[in-house]
Amino acid sequence: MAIQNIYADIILPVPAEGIFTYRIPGSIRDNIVPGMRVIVPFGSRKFYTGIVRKVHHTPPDGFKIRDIESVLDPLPIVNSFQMEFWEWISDYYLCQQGEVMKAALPSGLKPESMTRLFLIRMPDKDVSLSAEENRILESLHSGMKIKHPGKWVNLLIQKGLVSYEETITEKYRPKTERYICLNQEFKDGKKLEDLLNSLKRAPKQLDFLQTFIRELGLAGDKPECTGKKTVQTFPGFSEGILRTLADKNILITTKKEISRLESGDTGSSKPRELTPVQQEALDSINHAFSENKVVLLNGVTSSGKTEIYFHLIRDQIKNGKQVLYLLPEIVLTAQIVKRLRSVFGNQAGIYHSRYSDAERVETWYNLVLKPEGHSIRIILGARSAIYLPFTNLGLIIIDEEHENSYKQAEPAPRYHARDAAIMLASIHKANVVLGTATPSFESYYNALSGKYTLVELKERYSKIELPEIKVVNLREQYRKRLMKSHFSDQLLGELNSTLENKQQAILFQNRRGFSPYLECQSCGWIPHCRRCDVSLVYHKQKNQLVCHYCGYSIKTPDKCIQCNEPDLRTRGFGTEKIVEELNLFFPKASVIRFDLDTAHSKKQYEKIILDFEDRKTDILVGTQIITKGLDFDNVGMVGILNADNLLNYPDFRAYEHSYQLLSQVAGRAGRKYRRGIVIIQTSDPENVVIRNVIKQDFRSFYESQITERQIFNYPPFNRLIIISMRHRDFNALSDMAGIVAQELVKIQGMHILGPQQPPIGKVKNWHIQNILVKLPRTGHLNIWKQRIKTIINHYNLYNKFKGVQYFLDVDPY
DNA sequence: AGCACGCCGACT
DNA sequence: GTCGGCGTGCTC
Repeated sequence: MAIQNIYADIILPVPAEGIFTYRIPGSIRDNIVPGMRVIVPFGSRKFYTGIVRKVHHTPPDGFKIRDIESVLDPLPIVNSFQMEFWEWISDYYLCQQGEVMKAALPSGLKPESMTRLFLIRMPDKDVSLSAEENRILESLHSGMKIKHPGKWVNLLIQKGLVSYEETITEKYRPKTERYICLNQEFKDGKKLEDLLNSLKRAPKQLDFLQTFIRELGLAGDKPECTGKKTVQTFPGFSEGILRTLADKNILITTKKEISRLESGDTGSSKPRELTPVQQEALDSINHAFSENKVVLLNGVTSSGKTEIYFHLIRDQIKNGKQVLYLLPEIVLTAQIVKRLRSVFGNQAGIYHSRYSDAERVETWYNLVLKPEGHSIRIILGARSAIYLPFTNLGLIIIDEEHENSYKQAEPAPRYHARDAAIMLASIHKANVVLGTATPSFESYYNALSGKYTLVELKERYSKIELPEIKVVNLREQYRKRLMKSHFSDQLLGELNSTLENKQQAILFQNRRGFSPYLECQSCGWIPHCRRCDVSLVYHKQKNQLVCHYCGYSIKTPDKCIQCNEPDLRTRGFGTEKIVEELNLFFPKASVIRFDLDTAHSKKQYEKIILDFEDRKTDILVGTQIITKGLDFDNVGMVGILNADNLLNYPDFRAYEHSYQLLSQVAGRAGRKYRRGIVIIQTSDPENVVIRNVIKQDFRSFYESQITERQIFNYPPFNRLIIISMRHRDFNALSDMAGIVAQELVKIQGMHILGPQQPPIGKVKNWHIQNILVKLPRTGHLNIWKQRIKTIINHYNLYNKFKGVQYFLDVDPY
């Protein structure tokens, strides 16, 4: 019988369209099943890791077929739930499966080939080479590494002087530790005695060996072993003695693979008892689960949502299920992981982008292999944790579900982790809890319409009072000349008495740096970035003007570049300026700035928090970063320096976001001991957002806004897609954007806004035009999406529009 | 993405 | 004249 060729469809981690078919060579054909990783050649030179999607016998047609180079795994590392999930993401968010794969696998699991150049021979004397060629040969000769692509290298390869080799190495290496054991022979009492006698003339060795035996004991049938770290603590240890004893074959050293995943906590504590109110909420959640409904748990800050999660998790684990616990920010995981570990021990795993790649790989393998006794059952993670190889999910918790950092904007896949997680849950037939104090309109709408079940917690845990919120009218303050710089007299007064009471304060200003821009007082000139459509931000410490989009920076000029007058003034204010002024008003207080600039690394971040917890800091001046669920005991007041720039943000979600942000910030005030005070400075005190934040009335705020959303076809009533196009040539770009928009307008039922320049209309010399598409919620979403793509692709073929790049952002935030 | 090929401006 | 910048197309 003729041997039939077998083929495999492979997903490759490149943004190229489609899935690629390779032949499976005879030598490995019995070993390949979907979900395994393979190494394949792709393009002219490189090798990539691919995932086998399907194995079949259909010979492909129309292109030369290449062979799979090798198989990496004995078992699939991507399961069928994940395959289904990847497919959904690429369909829904309009991206390639390769892009999903790229996002899904930790990079340690997807090695790529590296080109290694080597010298074949030095050139003959009569051959003349360019200086560049000689330089390359010289470097290779002395063993230096050269990046491969480049015209000169190619010439040298043609001339036969240089050759290359594609090498691929697994990036992941298990961690090992030296282990030291007593040679088994000496378990026998007689032999041990002989040994000890024979060492009499080497007292140091004898001494150390006796310690070793005493510490580890000789009971039991396992070889007595321990890690090198332990041995080093024994008295009388030295490298020399250890080496001698090993050379004599008395002690045997081996390398042993050890886990990088933290463990240690056995998980002996129990979750805290629930209050009657919490218990009632838990019962409602369980009831909703029995009807397979998603639960929106709307609980005010400090109402004890986390405790409820813990009880839900415990129940799932009892039933042998896995739990995914999503948080919007990596920084939040540290606080919760401690509590999780104390209850669930090393059944709890962590997964987020700050976690090292090797640790991520080990978490992945742990879920695939489910090692006896150390199997992870709960994953606490940021959005990328949705991609882990779960086999048996029972529950997904999405905490702070309204947070916009759940949405990935760049690069593709531009997915929303909350929505994707709900899809993932339905693939696993798992339950979902969305937790928040200030729901997203989408989720709240679903809850009110009965698609989700709404469970509310209106009471703060242990009866801490909600803070008192006072509004300061900035306009009036300026008119009456009561403002000192950016501070009203009320704010300064409260700040003063807070400090006098030995309490701490948090001030919120949603802008980092010193001030947003400089302006010439004579001619009005404002320094702008040359390559981007933004003004340069003044950073005082560095004495630089910096573009926050492309990083372009210049030294702060001392004269206006346009009119030469030395009258440049700072406009607006950021956290840096606030801190400087507070130091003048309160010279004795310790003031710390808390934003991306000062808390860039995890360490810096933790130091700021710890210092504040330890009350080394009196006033914390921060951006959004302070809203992220931090709980402090001693915050007497919170001040919002200017709510206006939140409210005036040009976006249909501006009010929704303002409400969320303001009430989250307010929630930081007055925790344990007394009622806190919140001061909001605004020139629009009657604003509906402000009015409802004061009352802490989300429901009535939602109702004030929702009609407008409906009238103007915005979410939650419609779906949005942003078509973002970019090109170097502004005219070609706006022509194409205009034509595409005109075509889209013709489609029944679709609403089009634009094309328009986004707030930042040019980045790195690329002009940008966006078209906002509003689609009905009902009907076949994919048909609409395909029509949009067809139209753009059609015009993209026109010669003058060829260079226009575009991408689609589904459900933008 | 990464790489090759092919077309135009600014220089020894 | 050549060099190298970037726009364009292709990868099983």
